[in-house]
Amino acid sequence: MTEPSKITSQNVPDHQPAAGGIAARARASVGPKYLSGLNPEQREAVETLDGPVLVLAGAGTGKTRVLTTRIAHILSQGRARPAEILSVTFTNKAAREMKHRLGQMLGHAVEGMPWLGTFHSIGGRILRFHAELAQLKSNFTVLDVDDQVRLLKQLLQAENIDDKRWPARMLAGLIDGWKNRGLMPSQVPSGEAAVFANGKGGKLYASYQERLKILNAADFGDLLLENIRIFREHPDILRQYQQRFKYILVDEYQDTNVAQYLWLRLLSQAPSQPALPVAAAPDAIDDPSRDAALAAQALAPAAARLKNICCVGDDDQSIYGWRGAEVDNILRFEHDFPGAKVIRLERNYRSTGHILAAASHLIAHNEGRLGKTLRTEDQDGEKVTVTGSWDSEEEARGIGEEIEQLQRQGEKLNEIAILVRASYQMREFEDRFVTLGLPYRVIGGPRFYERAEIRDALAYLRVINSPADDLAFERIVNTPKRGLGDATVQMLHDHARKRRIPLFEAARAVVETDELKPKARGSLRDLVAQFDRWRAQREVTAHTDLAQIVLDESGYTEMWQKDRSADAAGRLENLKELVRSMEEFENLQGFLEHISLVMDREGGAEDDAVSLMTLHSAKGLEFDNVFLPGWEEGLFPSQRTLDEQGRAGLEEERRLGHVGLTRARRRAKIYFATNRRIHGTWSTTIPSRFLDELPAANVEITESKGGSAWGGTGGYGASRFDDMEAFGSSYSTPGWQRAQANRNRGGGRSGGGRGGFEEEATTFSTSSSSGPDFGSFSSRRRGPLTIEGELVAKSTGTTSEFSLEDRVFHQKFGYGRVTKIDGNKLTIAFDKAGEKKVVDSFVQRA
DNA sequence: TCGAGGTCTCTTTTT
DNA sequence: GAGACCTCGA
Repeated sequence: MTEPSKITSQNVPDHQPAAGGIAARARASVGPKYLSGLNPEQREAVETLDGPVLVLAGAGTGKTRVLTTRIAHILSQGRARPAEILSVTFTNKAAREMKHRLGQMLGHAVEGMPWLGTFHSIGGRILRFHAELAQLKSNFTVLDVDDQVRLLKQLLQAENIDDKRWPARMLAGLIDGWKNRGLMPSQVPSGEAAVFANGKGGKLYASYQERLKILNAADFGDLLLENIRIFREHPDILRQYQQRFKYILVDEYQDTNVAQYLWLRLLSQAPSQPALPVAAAPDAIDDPSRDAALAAQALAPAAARLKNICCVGDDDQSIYGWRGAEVDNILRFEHDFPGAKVIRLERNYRSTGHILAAASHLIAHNEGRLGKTLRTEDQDGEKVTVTGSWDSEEEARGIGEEIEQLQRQGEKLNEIAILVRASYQMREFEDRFVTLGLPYRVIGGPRFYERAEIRDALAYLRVINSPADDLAFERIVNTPKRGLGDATVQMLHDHARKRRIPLFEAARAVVETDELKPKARGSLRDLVAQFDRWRAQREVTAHTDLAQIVLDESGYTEMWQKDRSADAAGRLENLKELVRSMEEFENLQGFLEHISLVMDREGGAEDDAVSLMTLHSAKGLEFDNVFLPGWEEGLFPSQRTLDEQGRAGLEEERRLGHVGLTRARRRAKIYFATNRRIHGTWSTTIPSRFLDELPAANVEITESKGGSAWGGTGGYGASRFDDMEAFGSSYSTPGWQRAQANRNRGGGRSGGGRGGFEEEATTFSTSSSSGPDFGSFSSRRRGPLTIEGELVAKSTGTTSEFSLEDRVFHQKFGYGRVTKIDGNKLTIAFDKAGEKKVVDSFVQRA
């Protein structure tokens, strides 16, 4: 961690050449080694060092390379020292990648890039230096969503608000949204504040902020919002940072929200400016639009001198609108930063011709774009494939087989990725891969520190570090069980509130009284004594040892050792990993500061394994082979996005598809299933409209390879596409056309009022009572099954046609005997393959 | 106070 | 189908 004093220290290097001097230009024209290999646009983006620059970098055009080379260029030209460059990314992954590449380019110089990180980690860092200006101590805790929700729940209870009707999670979302837009409680438009709990929303936001201060805690949004407040209220501090950061680089600019925009905007003004007039924000803004919000934020006039800010982004890859990102920020860059130079990178170095054409064609359906035309000099390669499957299980099976085939052809599993829209899609693949023995890793997923055992362990450490952290104390006061239940905690709360002290101090006081039953009193006293001891030990014990001691002495480790459940061993392993990971930090404080912001799960990258992740977390990655399952209406594009965001949501979904396709270097394989299990029940789905938007010339329809389980040659997949030779602007099977017709008629039928497709997926879903009997179903098995609802029902509620002990045959597992029936799911003891659970439609009577 | 067992809801994406 | 939440009996 850099010391606070370093912020103002300005040890300017003594060899700083004049900006743009002849010598510098001469050097540049010959070009240092790191510039070689850049194309002209990239080179321009690297070498245009003065003034605002917007680099519109399409997928695979060398965005990260430009950013890192630009930093290298600034450093080697002596324009700034490493600590004078502010370089922000959105994800830790991106920050790490940049550090890594810089390290390769520059050797040891990365050590000194203290201001390369995510918006939140840098905001958090700045906030720690000035914590007292936000009524916090520098060891404040960063709350995650879980803590946030628990805290809000308490507030709702205190206000006697029914948290069934007004869920804490919803309020958390609202507050987060306000913070993303840079709004303090007093600035929330009154109309918006009123939507929650009959007008209490604004008040709750205010009291939530108050509680945070008392708890010595900040949430993610605060990390930037408090920065902005401090910058506004203390122009001298702002000026320090403006002076310090000679160059600002922003990655993924299209994903910035209003708060991030304001933050950047403040920092990017030239330091010589006299202190900005700090306009008092009005108490309420009635128009929630961006312009009004920004106007009320009293931005410096557009003519303010701006310094060297370089934003890199791609409007076609803006996929975080739901999180408050404003594509508008990038669309308006030239307006916001007058005199900005805009450089387009359109030469794609990643994908083959067909893939790029498919992606470009798809994204061309969006209206709000700056417009770029990606081109490649690569060969056309293989066409993008579209494969229909009967259901999501067949889809997983088919993909599994294709992967095995690729593996046989010598493809590395590391070069294979499956990108899903929603994380619940992953399970089916995991199940399949476990069956196949195919190594895979899930990227993203629940973060390491979000696991219960990690959060528990952290809670112990948080209480040691920050005794006012009531949320942490509450979490572990009865974990492991100490006989301190709700009643005791409630009592502590009353005490704490009355005397305005933290829960921990309340506990200390209460054990001196006889308000508690002897048993509870005894264990609470022990707990308080333990924490006192651990805090004392902290001074003399290494933090990793301390953590181990705490886990052991508290009985937490023992709790899991005694646990007989299957995942207990894994949890103990995670705890060990946690202690190990602490070694990277100097002390407990430093560890806790970073854990919530910087720690994400890595590991296993050396092993050859298939990557499984959401489309969102795939951004910035690339693979030779990309599988894109689940291209169905409702799932992708997501119904919820459509409902909530309408047309803008649809465009964002389309961008997500564009992101997915452009991850692929050589093969992109799209899938859709006709039936998908959602919440445990089967629903019928129709293919995604995005499939229609792919250019016929670059796409090939293939047959599902997993369809063999249907018996008969060719299986279902072949028949599905029998009539599809002419793949054009629409499919030609009767079912597809019917679906299209259904989609198009009845606009305005639903409350959403946007087109008629909103209810499509549910319209087709089959209730258990209307399911066909399997006799008629199997008789149709070879016919051209369509996607009409009445033909495809296969719901869990249907009683199976099989009986216990029936002898059955399964295409893949061979012969077996039914041992258990649960709806349409059979447990079958196969003669060769052992016991498996299968859906009854996949087996036949032997 | 605790655990078992039942009911209910919810499922997008993440710093 | 899982996980959160609630109720009830010990």
